[in-house]
Order: sequence, then structure tokens, then C-alpha cells
Amino acid sequence: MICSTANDLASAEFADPSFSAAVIAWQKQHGRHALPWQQTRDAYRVWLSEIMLQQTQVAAVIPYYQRFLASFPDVQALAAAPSEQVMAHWSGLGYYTRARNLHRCAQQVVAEHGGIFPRDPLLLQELPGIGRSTAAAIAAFSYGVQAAILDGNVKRVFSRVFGIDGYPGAKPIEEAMWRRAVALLPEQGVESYTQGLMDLGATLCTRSKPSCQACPLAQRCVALATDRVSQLPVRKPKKAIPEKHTCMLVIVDRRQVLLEQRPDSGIWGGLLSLPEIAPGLASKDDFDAALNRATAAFGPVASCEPLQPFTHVFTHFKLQIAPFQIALEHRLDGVAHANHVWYPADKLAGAPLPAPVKKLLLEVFREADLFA
DNA sequence: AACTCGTGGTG
DNA sequence: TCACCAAGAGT
Repeated sequence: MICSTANDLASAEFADPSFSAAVIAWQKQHGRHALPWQQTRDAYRVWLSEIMLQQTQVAAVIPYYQRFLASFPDVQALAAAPSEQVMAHWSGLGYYTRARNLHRCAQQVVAEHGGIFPRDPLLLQELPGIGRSTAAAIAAFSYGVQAAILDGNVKRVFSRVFGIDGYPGAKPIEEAMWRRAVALLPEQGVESYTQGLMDLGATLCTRSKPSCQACPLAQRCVALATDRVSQLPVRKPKKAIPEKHTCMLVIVDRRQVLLEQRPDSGIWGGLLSLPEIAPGLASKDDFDAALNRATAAFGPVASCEPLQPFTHVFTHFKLQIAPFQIALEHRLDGVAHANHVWYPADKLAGAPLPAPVKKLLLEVFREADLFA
């Protein structure tokens, strides 16, 4: 046998045609076939679903996918859409860099590829928001290209079936898993195989209480044989998450609320949100001074009432939010305020806001009856 | 290499 | 209540 490619070298180490055969046979009979993005090989729809599904569960994605497709039926429509409309459609789905990269990617596909997504995974991977795994998924599902994915599902299945005793996020472990992923690719039926790996991880080989009785890989599963299913994959080493604080200003005037555009980098990047002032101001005078600085450009403060504080939990930190409802004596007009906008209360539901901010505002305005 | 980046469901 | 984490990519 002549080994001339990286795939062949990997095959020498991990190849096992019976693995993909078992996955494919199981997928055809027991896998998922009716998800909204499975009815087509349209690369635009495949790409859209794959980006939305990054670190996000199927149930959360479905309504967003449907709304996106209704508003942006093809890559040209998405490329031509204003940024704020794209962000508004993504509002609530999280990881907002994905939305900005999605928009940039659509524009790049139109400008540089004639509106056709490339079929070469290496070319796909050059596009914004598309990494190695997503590129492979798009190429496999859209064009039947033999390319390997390595997502959370695959890592979990591999960890258990092969009894891999290391944290899958660690570099050497992940590299070994990529070699397995490539080596185990089938000669035929890469679509069913790829979907089968995802379906196995999502429906049988779940994080807790996996259904090993129904698993087509049970016979060869090292974790099952050694009673380590609940120990694998090795958990991420956990660290204490920091707690941060902020005061959010709900400044209302003429059934409009003052919003501020956040920078593209950092948390909630590119979204609109409420103006904030530094927390932890010791005295009321300090608070009032900060409040007056923050509102000076928009009008003198007539009243300031604290609203119910709450906590928003992210993956890597906790944010304690103390909101204040503020009324102005009168609004100052005619002054340019970059990054600030008076936003109509009745348009908030469709605004590009972070989930907790949208929830807070909808509650405030519903109680104040400002939608009437 | 390690860190950043959301949200909602689940046990 | 709270830890855990789901179809990862970018830096």
C-alpha cells in the first residue's frame, strides 16, 4: 500500500472500516432525518445551520434558523442586509461574534466566490466564522466531500468508545482525536456517517444517562466494558468564575429609551444595550455625580428610582446588574452622540439587544404601560 | 496554549 | 439553587 497523504498516514494508526459501517447503518434506521436543515443540500442553509449550532443546542436554534431563512432566503439577501437587522435576528442566541462573522462571510462568498460556497474544506475554512470542523460539516453535507468533523459529540463518543483518558480540550488529546476522525472516515456515505456521529452524541451517547443498550458501538466501547461511561469524557478542569457588577440606566423619554452601541469586541459585542455607570460608588453624592456625567449630554435628571437588581450568569463570569429607571426634566436635542440612540419602546422586541437587557426592558415598559 | 465569548435546559 | 454544558472559532 502506498501512503502518500496525511489521511493514509492516519489510517495506518487508527483505521477501522467497521466503525463507520456501524455508524452509517444505525443512522439510516435510528438517526434524525427531519431537522429543518436536513431537507436540502443547499450550502447556504447547511452553513447557516452549522454556524448557529456552534456551542448551541438544536432546540434553541430551530426558531432562529426559521426566522433567518424567512428574512434572508439566500446568501445574496443576507449579504445585502444591514448589519443591525442581522444582529437583531441573532439577538438572544449568544456568541454574537458568530453573527458578525456570518454577515461578513455572506458578503465574502458573494464578492469572492460568485455566491457559491466552495466545496474544498480548506477554502471554506478561510471564511470568517468557519473553523476546521464546521468547514468539514458544510463540505460533507452540501457536497458529499470526505472530510472529518470534531465537535463536542464526536469528542464524547470517541472518549468513551476508545477509552481516551484525557481532557478533550487539551492540545495533544485533541490532535489525536483529529487523527482518529480522519482515519475513521468512510469511503462512501460521508453524509450519513457525519450525521450519525452527531446523532449518536445528541440522542444516545449523552453527557448523563447515555442509552448504551441502544448503541451500535456498545460492543466495542471501552468505557462501557470498563464501567467508566460516567467518568468519560474527562471533565474540563474547573476554576472559580469571577463576579462583576454594573449599574444599567433605563432612561425614558417620550416612549423612547436611550440605548448605547457596544464595541465589536468584548461581551455582547456589536449589540445595543443600556448605558452603564461604574458600580460600587460609596456615597450617594458619588453616584449622583456619575449619573449626571452619564446623562449630561441628554438632559437633566428629574428622578432616579432603583429597579430590582438581578444576576446574569455567563460561562466564565457572573454579572450583578443594578438597574435604575431615570426620567429627564427635558431632553436635549441637536447634539450628536456617537454610539447612542433614542429607541422606540414598541420596537424593543425586535431590537439587537442582549437577552437579559431585552427581558428587563420589556418588563419595565409593560409595567409602565408604555406600549399603550 | 489558554482565554474569551451567551444562553437556556437539566439533574 | 447551582454546576454543568451544547453541532467551536478567534485571538
